Amino acid sequence: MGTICEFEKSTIANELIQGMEVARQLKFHLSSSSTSPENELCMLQKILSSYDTALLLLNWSESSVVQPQAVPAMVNLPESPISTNESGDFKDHHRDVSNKRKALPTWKDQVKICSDNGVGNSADDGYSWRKYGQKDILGAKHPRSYYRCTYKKTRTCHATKQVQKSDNDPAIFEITYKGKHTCLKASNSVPPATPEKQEQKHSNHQQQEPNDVLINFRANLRVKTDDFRVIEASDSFSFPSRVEYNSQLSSFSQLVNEDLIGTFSPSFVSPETTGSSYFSVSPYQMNSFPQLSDSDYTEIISANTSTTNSPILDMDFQIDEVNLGLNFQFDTPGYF
DNA sequence: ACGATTTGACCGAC
DNA sequence: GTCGGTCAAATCGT
Repeated sequence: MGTICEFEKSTIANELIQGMEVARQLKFHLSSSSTSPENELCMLQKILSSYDTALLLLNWSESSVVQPQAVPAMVNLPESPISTNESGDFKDHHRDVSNKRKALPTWKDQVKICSDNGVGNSADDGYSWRKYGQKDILGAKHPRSYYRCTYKKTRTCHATKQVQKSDNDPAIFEITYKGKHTCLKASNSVPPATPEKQEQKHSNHQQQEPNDVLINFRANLRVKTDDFRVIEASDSFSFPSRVEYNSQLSSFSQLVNEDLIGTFSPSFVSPETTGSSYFSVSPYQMNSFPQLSDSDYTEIISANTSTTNSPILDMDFQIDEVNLGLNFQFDTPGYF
């Protein structure tokens, strides 16, 4: 507990440095007043993301060793059901269907889709989901979509999630995760040389190793100043995901959200739901969804699309960079 | 052909 | 009886 490996130290330092760098750029741009509000927001978002990621890493470092309760306000990651109303063992929840539903750990996310290039997959949680139902919910304006893990059968993974468009803000999707993924452990035990037929199809872009999930998540949080320059040129930038905590750690985010972002664009401030993590995706990406239906949006939310313009790619590269530099191994015991 | 999605039907909880 | 969640056949997409 409380131990931070060199990799994380480096990553945290990078995040803080990036935050400072972008802050400087923002200061310059503000003083020159030559940029659009979108660019200013973009920079603010980068600063936020850098600090959030750094804080997140600190948080994980403290909680990664056995005692999740030591950090009361951990981020509600898809694989971190800390807001569950149940505690402890999830292993037997698939035996009794009726009891299973009650026993499943449940936690919620709110995801804001405001993507630029139509591939706003920053909300991607790193898992592969298959839609198995959709229902109109009483009192709700939008239907609720039901997803289960693609590997429910092949790996007996009973993780499910429900995606529903928010009544208040059509750009926000409320995602309820139920059950913990067990497919990841199974995936480690499956020899890559003899993958199942189905898994072959997904192997390139869907199912991910546990480490990849973490990398993915961090990737979505990360901001690179190199990217930033490209972004300004191409105007096709996808904001990295932003995670807000309802803890003291979120003070920076809250400060910026309330004092800065709100002055630029009220729509950028999320209607926070207590206890929910909140992902935001670039508003620019919305341009490429001219006429999407509810189901289209929920599809975007649920799809695990590692397309070429995914920020994940940048992140993989960066992780590799760090990985090589520090000779870090993700399977180091105790890292997670 | 195969996997993913859609959608009406079914079932359990309340 | 109503509602939410899941199933499974039909359909769609690649």
